[in-house]
Amino acid sequence: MEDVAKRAGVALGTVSNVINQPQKVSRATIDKVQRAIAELGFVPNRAARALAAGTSNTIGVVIADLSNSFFVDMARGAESIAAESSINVVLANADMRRSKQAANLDLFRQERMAGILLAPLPGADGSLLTGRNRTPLVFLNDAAIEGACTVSVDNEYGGYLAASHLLAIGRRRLLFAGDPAQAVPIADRLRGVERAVRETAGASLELSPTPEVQADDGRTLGFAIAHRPESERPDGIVAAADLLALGLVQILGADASIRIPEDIAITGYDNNRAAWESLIPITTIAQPGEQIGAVAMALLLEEIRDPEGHEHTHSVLEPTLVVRASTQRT
Amino acid sequence: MEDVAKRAGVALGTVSNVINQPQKVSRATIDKVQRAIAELGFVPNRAARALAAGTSNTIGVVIADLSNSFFVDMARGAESIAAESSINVVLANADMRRSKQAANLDLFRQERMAGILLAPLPGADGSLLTGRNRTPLVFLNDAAIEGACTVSVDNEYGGYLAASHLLAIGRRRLLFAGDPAQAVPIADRLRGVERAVRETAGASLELSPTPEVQADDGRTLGFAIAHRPESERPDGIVAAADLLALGLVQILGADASIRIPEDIAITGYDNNRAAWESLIPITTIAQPGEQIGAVAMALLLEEIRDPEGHEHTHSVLEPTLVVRASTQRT
DNA sequence: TTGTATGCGTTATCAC
DNA sequence: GTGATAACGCATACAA
Repeated sequence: MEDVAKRAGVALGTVSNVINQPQKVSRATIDKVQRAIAELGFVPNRAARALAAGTSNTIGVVIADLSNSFFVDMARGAESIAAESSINVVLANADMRRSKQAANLDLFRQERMAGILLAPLPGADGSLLTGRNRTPLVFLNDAAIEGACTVSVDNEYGGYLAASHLLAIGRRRLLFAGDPAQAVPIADRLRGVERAVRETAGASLELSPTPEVQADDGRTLGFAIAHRPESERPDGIVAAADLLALGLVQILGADASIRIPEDIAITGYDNNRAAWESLIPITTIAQPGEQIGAVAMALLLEEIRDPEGHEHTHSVLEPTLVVRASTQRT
Repeated sequence: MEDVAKRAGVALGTVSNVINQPQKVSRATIDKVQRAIAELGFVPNRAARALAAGTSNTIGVVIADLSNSFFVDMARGAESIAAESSINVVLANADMRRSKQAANLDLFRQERMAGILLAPLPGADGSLLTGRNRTPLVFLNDAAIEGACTVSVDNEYGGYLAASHLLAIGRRRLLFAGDPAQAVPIADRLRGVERAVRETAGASLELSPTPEVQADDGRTLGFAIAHRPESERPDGIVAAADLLALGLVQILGADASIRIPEDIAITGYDNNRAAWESLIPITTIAQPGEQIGAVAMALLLEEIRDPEGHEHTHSVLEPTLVVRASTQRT
């Protein structure tokens, strides 16, 4: 920067002003300085800036698993809000490993990021808000944390939405596919399903735990259901995840004696690609991934701007129902 | 850090040594200092370190599109190599936008990253190696760049692999699904297919350009093929991408007069989830995503360690064939 | 509006 | 092995 100043024939502080507060500098000087910057191929040093200013203007996002497009959506939503304030966003992938999650948090704190967004691994707690370094931090997709803002989705309501849809199209013998003991969100979804069933006279619910929520588990369950006598089959299935639903649809849809959705209607969860790329597109519950990121970034920016007056908020967003051919003939 | 020094009753420089070169400090002092660090909850300031040392020890990865798991694989491979040298990795998503790609590159250069890995948008050229700031940069998944290391995959060979496999199982009337004019990698794959066909007596090749390479395009083409008289159908199809193959399999597999793979064998490309979650799992060409990232990171580290002696390398990796039910009955 | 001086937290180079 | 001290490149008063 000193070279630029010399080259432009101005003082060092003036160059700094041209970059950060152009309105306080005359047109002519701005031009001179910018020409010098271009000629010298000058690249400002953010490390120095962060040091001098005490804080950087970039925000770090730590993601539990980048292979999961749900998290990528959150990152995108966060970026779009940050961009409005011309704040930069960098990502770090914990890759489902607790140690990497901790390392990435450390890294961002050491870099003196303006703030951190964390989509944590399952089982996160307040201990992640550790140490004397109080970099503002907002949790994504996790509700049970005190001492920080959180943004999450209402899984109970999602389950309720799915079941209500099936009930609304006349289904009464529902089946929930997925193991509530496997993950908290699945248990929440089941609770929502149960609530919807309770509210409807004559409706029943069967629980079919599956080892995982992959397509293979869906296929296995699909075969089991197809082999039942027709009278004992459910007429509506809420799958805890889209892949599970995909497996079910693949098997049940291929069975000559079963029509989807007339005989069995099926809903998934997550609005994965798998849901709409299926031969029979699958009705699903869409999680507002981008919205989570956007809301979280908004909260974070608020906290950054007013660290004292800031009050921690626990924001819970609602998922939405996306109706497709697996429940409704178009 | 000054506080830590005072608290531990040592000089500031000693604290720095404890952190960076423990071997130059006595056991007793190390213990004292580390206790002070813990008690004060001290978090080192990387901005200051980068400023003083002139370079950071983190590497930035700019990714064209994080929604594409291929790129995520590259990032994972890069991280695994970097971790061996305890070098940090942060990501930035260009989200398919040229402006964001440029902004992210700027950001990393301004942060004085030790190096940059770039998985560029289509149409990248040497202009991305701009300016006076020579942060080492390696291109991922792009071969046609001078003045930097590149790591890419041999798409021609991938096409050759796919077609050779079909020819090896006795297919002679091949069809290539995908538009070579849409993207360079697709054109490369087609070239490989053509080469394999040329090498085999009695083999013919038909080209069916599709608007995109999505599942929908595959379904459309699938219907068209199903409607042909049986004698005019291909007996082997090389799809330019897995989703395209998925759509083809969905339609052709559902046609009562067509058996997969007996009548028509189908290969995809990329080894997407879609390929193995299909009802009929799809034979595909797997791109070595993690390997690309790993090789690129290794090249980058080499360039960082010896900027002078470094010679730019253009590394071309080979994809592999993954045989599944869409070409071979198990 | 422009120029000058000080400090940000570390590293690195010296003496001790 | 340890302790002072000068950069590092920039922001930010403050003075001109």
